Amino acid sequence: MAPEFDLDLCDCEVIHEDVVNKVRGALLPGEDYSDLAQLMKNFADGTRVRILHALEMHEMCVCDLAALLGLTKSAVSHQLKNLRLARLVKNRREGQVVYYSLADDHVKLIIDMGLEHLQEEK
Amino acid sequence: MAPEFDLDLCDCEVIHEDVVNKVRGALLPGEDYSDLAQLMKNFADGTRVRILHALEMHEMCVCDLAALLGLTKSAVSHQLKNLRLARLVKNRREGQVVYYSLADDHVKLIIDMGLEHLQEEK
DNA sequence: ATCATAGTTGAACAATCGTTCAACTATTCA
DNA sequence: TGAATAGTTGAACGATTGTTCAACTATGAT
Repeated sequence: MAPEFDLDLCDCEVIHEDVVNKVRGALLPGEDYSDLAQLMKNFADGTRVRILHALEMHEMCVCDLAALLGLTKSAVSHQLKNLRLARLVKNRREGQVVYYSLADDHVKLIIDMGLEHLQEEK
Repeated sequence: MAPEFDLDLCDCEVIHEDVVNKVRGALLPGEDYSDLAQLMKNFADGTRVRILHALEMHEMCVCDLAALLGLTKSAVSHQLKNLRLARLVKNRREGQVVYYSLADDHVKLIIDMGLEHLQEEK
């Protein structure tokens, strides 16, 4: 039986065929990793993490966030749109004011896990 | 007392001053958010997440990963360098072969948290 | 209706990033 | 010593991305 690997691109031989076969069977569909990476991009920007960490403490409107973080309304709004599309934040309108808050507690858990990892580096 | 906000950039008034002041006092130093974002960038790319998820199952060398994921040795090596600098993976050399494995279990926890979030979207 | 303010949006620009390519180092074997 | 293979590295290219700017919508007040 022919090997199932993409040897076209890989300019080397498989060294541990048993391990590779085993792992290959346990990998998720490629689309899952794209989705995961797309989700994680939301935590991969200083502005967005600040917004998320701020919303962890209290719901806020766009103006509050802009003033708090020293950004323009536009910049905040653009980032909130990304976060909303990833279902990381939700919003409710009250007159002219749109209040944003975290959509669920995965946000806090992921951020805390990251901060923990950073603190372990003496 | 003058307001402590960066009103230069923000083209609006603070709407909820009490909330903003409270949150402002609880925010981390700006550098912490940069570091966190820098760390999270490692999970924000399809190739790197596939590498990390594969290493979750078994340690592997560069050739194994390249063959498994259909990438060149160079591409894998570049990404492993990023992951190593972020202390997400560690390596050990055995002759010509360099074996990579996860540095700690934060990687698995963060990835699982992300996958959980994605599955909640029916 | 008119105005002021909160918020959104699309285009554009600069900066960042992933891959490729070619050249390089390191280790083993003959 | 010299060939073969595993792995690393820096430059360069194309693609992605965050912010700005200007124009826009939405709501409330006069």
